[in-house]
Amino acid sequence: MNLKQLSQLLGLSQTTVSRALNGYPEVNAETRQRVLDAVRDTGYRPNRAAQRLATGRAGSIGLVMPTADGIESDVHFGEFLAGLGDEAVKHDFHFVINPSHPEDEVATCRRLVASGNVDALFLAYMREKDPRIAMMKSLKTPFIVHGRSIGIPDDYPYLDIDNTGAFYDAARLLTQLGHRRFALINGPDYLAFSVRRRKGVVRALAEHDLTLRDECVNHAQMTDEHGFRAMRAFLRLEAPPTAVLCSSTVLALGAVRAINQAGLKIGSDISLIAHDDVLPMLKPENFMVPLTTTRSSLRAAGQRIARRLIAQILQLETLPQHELWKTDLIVRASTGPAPAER
Amino acid sequence: MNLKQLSQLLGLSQTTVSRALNGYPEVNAETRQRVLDAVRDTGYRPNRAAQRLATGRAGSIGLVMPTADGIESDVHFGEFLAGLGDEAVKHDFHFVINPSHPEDEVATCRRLVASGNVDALFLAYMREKDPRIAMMKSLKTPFIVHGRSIGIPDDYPYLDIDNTGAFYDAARLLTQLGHRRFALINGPDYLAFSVRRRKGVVRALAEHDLTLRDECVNHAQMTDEHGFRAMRAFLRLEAPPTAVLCSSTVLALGAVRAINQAGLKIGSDISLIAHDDVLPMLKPENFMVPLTTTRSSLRAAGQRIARRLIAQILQLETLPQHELWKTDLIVRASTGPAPAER
DNA sequence: CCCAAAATTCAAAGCGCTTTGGATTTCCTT
DNA sequence: AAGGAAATCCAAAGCGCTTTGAATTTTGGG
Repeated sequence: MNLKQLSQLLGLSQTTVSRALNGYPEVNAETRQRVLDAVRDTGYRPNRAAQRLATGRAGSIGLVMPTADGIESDVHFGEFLAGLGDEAVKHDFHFVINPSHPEDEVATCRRLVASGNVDALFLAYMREKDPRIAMMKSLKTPFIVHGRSIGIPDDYPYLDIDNTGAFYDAARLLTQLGHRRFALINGPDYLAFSVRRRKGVVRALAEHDLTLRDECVNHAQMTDEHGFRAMRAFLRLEAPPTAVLCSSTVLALGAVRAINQAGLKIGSDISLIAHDDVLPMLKPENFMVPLTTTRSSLRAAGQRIARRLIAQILQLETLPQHELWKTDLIVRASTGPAPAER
Repeated sequence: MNLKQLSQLLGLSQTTVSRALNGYPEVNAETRQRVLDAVRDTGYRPNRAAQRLATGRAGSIGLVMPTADGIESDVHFGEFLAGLGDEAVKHDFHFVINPSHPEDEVATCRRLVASGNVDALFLAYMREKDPRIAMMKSLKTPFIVHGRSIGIPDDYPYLDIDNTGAFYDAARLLTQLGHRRFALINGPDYLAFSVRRRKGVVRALAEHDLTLRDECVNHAQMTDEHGFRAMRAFLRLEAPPTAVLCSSTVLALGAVRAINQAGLKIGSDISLIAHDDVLPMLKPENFMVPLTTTRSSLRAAGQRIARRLIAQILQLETLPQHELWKTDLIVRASTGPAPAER
């Protein structure tokens, strides 16, 4: 069943039927109802390829998945994608997922856009002075950045969480609890969010004339293993930290293991705050000692970004260009007063 | 730059250029080279929407993501998707990702196929007597199942791992090591792979006249938390198991925590074998006590399935309809002889 | 050197939808 | 009841590609 058949069935022209379906005003209410009824009865579905060809819109949003053969995939990506999907499906949008080596990002993005098979691009894993932004601005294809770059003007559409603020708040709480020796288990150092989180911690410490020692900062992929190793290294220091911040609950997982192994008690010997992306796989409240966290749902961010991207493509509504989400600081049992100095 | 312009530039007809590009035999080698050169120079890219319309192929494979709003997403899904993506991108295939409540699966699949926007469907999270299979067989759209159902003839295309065999092998090793009391921390009981894994264990035990007690089997979503709870419950039993099998390294994570908390030593007090989907986030060799595993790469399965699906759509090559992958049993430190009875 | 067969190339007809530019009706106002 | 605006509806022209059916050029054997 196609448009032609449907219109013949109704004794109308394709034009009218098409307009009735797409909500154009110049069609009689009664006629429209007739068309809608026929659609329901026949189960007619417009052919997307034809629609795309006719409108010039691809009906899909492109994303570069930094996970080419041999490169580890990231749990956080899957969760974010679920959010994108929740929203995209409502508008019958596809994804064109393009795996790429992190180093080919710029070229991959350009190719994806040039292919004409995407209406918009989604950018993530922002770095300092990320070259993709200038590149995308030079093209006319809409895009949104998840996160923000650093060191270049922020006159591009983005959605980010207040990383600096989150880690400032977390560190501040710990200073108020009397902690003096801090450590940070962070994401990769080339990613902008890592830089901001570190800055947040440094700022909070500075207010108490404290500093974050270099040997108390670890940058790595956010996996269980790296969390464990980093924490173990910290605990072997001359003066080990009593307050530790983690950029992910996945990292915290490893960190907790190292702490337990060292025979220390979380919440008394050592306090821990992690950033929680609300991964269903790993809930901070279910840790042996429930984790104090800075929380912001990655999935919600995905939904919102898809919403904005699609709105821009279809020019439905005008949504804000810049969004900076505050995180919630949720106190659980993993934070407590600093242990007495010995 | 479109086909028309390109062909004018070359002084050829659209027909010839199109054929040259699509590898048809009836075109002069020299002419073809000229076309290819021109493509390189001009950066011409065929419009996918037009191709799709003309060929009637959608250029995309559909998948239902069992993760509608409010339902937890599954880590394993992301890893599998990465595999699909690795392969799909080579042929410029999209995904149409359709979130759905697990209960709507059948309807969602049907709708996805009826929309005509996918050339093939991918089915996963198989259940016993899964109704989706009969439904898909009644349609003409190609599909592949990841996993296998139970209780219905297996005359449909699938790729599965030998779950029964994997858990049989694992349990057998443990019996050989002298273990007598077993436990199984499994996936959801309505999923076919869980049923098979359990069967594998039961079979191995039967050979030594051992049984798997009901209170020593746990079925749940494969998250850290459930692993922890299940293990904790087992350890509180009158006669706790000395050999435990886990359906995922994610579950093992929680299980290990419970064991540590109970003050027991892995590999001596209690032996543990987990199934390893090769999630980059969580490597069994990096556990505090490296984990003995049954291994099969989920990502590789994704790649293979995409390959088969695409081959079938394009009718490139004939790949086997049924594949049953053996798993590797990799022995590490988490398994050891059964402790002496006290 | 001629002619049929093989090798190349081409013109044109769709694929199913949107949209432009008009045509036709209907509705008001005077 | 006439005239013009508003409301509806329609025919036809694409969108850019593939493919059918036929035309044209080459090639090879007699």
